Amino acid sequence: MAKPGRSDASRSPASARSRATRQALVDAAIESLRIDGFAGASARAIASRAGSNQGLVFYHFGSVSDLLLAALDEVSSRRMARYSTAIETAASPSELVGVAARIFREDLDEGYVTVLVEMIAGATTSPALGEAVAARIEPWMSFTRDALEQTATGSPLASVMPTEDAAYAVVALYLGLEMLSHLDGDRRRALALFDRAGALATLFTTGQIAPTDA
Amino acid sequence: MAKPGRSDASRSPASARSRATRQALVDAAIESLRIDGFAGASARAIASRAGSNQGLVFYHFGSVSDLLLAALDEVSSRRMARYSTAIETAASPSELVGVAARIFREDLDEGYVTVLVEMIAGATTSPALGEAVAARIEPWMSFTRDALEQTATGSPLASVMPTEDAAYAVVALYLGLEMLSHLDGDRRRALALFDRAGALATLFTTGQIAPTDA
Amino acid sequence: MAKPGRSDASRSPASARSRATRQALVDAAIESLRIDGFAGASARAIASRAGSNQGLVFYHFGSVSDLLLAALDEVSSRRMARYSTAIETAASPSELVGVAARIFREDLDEGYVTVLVEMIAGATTSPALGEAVAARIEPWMSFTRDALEQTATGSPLASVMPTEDAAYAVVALYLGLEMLSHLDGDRRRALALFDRAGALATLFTTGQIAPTDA
Amino acid sequence: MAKPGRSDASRSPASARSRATRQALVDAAIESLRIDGFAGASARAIASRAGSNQGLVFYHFGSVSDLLLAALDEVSSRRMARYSTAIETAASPSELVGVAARIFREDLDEGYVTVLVEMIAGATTSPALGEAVAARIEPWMSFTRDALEQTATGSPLASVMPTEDAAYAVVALYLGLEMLSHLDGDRRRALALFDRAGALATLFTTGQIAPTDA
DNA sequence: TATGAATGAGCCTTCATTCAT
DNA sequence: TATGAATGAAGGCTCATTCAT
Repeated sequence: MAKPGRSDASRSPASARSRATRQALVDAAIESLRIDGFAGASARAIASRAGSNQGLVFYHFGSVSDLLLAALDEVSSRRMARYSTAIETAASPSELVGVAARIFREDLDEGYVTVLVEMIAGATTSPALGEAVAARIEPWMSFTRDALEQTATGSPLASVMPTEDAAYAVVALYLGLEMLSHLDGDRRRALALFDRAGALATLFTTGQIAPTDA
Repeated sequence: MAKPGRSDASRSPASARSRATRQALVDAAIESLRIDGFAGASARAIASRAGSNQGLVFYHFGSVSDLLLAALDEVSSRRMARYSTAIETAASPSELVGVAARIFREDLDEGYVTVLVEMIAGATTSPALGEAVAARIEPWMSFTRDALEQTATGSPLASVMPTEDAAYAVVALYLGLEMLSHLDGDRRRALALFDRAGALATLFTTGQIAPTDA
Repeated sequence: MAKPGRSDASRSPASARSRATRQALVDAAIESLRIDGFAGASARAIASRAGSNQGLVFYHFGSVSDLLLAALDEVSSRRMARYSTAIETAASPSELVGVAARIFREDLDEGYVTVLVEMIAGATTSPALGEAVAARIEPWMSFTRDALEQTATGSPLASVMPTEDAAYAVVALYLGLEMLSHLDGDRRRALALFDRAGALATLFTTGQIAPTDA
Repeated sequence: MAKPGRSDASRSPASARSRATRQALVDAAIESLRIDGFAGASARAIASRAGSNQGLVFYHFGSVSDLLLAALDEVSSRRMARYSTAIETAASPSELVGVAARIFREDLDEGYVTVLVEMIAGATTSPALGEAVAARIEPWMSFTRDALEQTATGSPLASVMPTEDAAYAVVALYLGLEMLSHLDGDRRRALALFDRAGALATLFTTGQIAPTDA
């Protein structure tokens, strides 16, 4: 077996090539999920896309599922880093929505959320995979809750909709919007929503609107 | 060849057995999508679940994809009928949310939305399938828009968020909530959201909340 | 079972429709052999081409093989009639070659020999079919021998090459030319050969050539 | 993917086993074509005959068609080598006929031409296969033309029948004789023809016969 | 007579995975 | 580490044939 796992720290140059292979496979897995979907992300397809041997999938990751989970990890860490820095500048809810809109556009362009969606939907195939995927979604829920808390504290909405629940809704909406956009190949409708949400956020924070008046 | 098609739905004694087989396959396809997901909904698996010969999948539907689309159609028509009657009684937004909550619970119980989600995610595999699925999602968008229009007319929110956009968001949210609930096997978080939404709807319609006051 | 076989002679009008179906299937079988080859001449393909039900293949002919043999019979009788009248006018060997050239062109155009070739090659699949096909080729051998005898009697060649053997060669050549023409989609090379053969026949009969002189 | 191809034929110890498998499959394909014909040469049948896994057909050759073409290549190269050396000794037309007779007997015994015939007839199934087969027949045409040219130069026949055309006829005759012999399981009639042809060739070259005298 | 539904075996091909090198 | 060969199961789909109506 001698699965590499966390590589021997001693001679790193020896594992330089190994790391490159791993990375190539992970990248190829992301591409496969994005383009061919979960059902099309076979060891053959991924290895071929990575330009490497099919056996390496199993040497490095043990199984196709584990490679796909590694791909999910990669996407998560890439986007988590990006989101974190992007959000730092957002002080108000409306700014937060603006940031979210920009990030969502990136996600659509790069297909990051597609990977998530495919993995979540594909996880129906096996309970074990389901658990593993669920564990990888949780950090996003926490992140979203924190982001909401950070900007929405003191808002009247917070009293009616706890950030815990709001985060759940936001993540769900994010996933759903990706699905719909991806399905009809038209991102405008989803992006337009962010504009509307931005307007709404402004209204609520500035109190410019008094619903009863209307 | 000689695909039977779905001709003369009313009386055609000759095809009584045929209709039973078709229905069994469609039902089994729904079950397969629900339980095993798109990647697990193979002709073999479906036929075995239906207790019928695998070749009948192709005799009656021509291809696995077409059977899965028929399953999607079945789910759509079943739910559309249910939704339509359920919504008739909903006059106010908060009532609408209440109806939605009840229906969503049913959808989760019966796995109807899972079928949708699996088909949407699975459609990534082939563009042709994608188009077919997209065409079957559209009616839901229209239905949702109509429902929103029917109850939200005159609401101040309508001026900021056109029903067209709101419907897109609602459908996306619905799909996303199903994904998350299904993933972690816990529907409470999603159902709790509907309670929150109900409270929010009440607030906005009655004007009991003045954001600036908080 | 109630296989029709040789139809009941009593009420012929009752079997008018039946005969039409049989004929349509036979014609479709010929087309299938011609266009899709033996391996592509399935019950489904033939019935679909005939616009009739797949089960009728078995009702009328018992098996696909038997339908194909019926197709071979049809081709044989059609061509035998044609050949017989065509040959009547041929008195000399060179005229015979001329007639053969004309007929060969027809055969290529209509694909008659393709049917023969496909059946002979396809008969490798089963010994039983092989025998049946062989029995249907024999008449052609006799016909060819008779034709050669009729025109070549007294020829010096006849002393060196008995018509029995010559007929075998002629039939073989005919089949081989069809195969090659069909394969490269170019009939000119085969047709050119008949011209050469005509010239040769003239030479031999008129004695215009004295090999030793050359 | 990773099709092995037929790279480095000389020394590649790594693929010793691979070459053995490939060869076993090719040999089995030849046998299948010979015994069961094109329609019976399925991946299953071939692999079973070779004693290897069915998947290896696709691993090594990509498709059944490509394996069958490889079988055709194998037969071609084997026979081309044999023919070439056999023909070297043939100086006169009658000697050439003698050589051809010996070789034809071998071909019948070993079933080599059956493979050709089955592939040509089977190629009707798909145009792509047809082209590939046609390309593999062409060398035989050239070879035959060269052989005729080599021995028949200066013959009076050459003036009436160019070697190009004669070669076409000879190949066609060869294929046709194989078909007929194979069909009725009797090679004597075909072999007898070669005797007749030998006698004819002698007559023409020695001028012992004067057609007009008869 | 004819239809259409059903059956079970077989088709080609790809799957995840293992193993020897 | 990596390669390529091998395995056995499963994939979608078509086959010849039978049967009930």
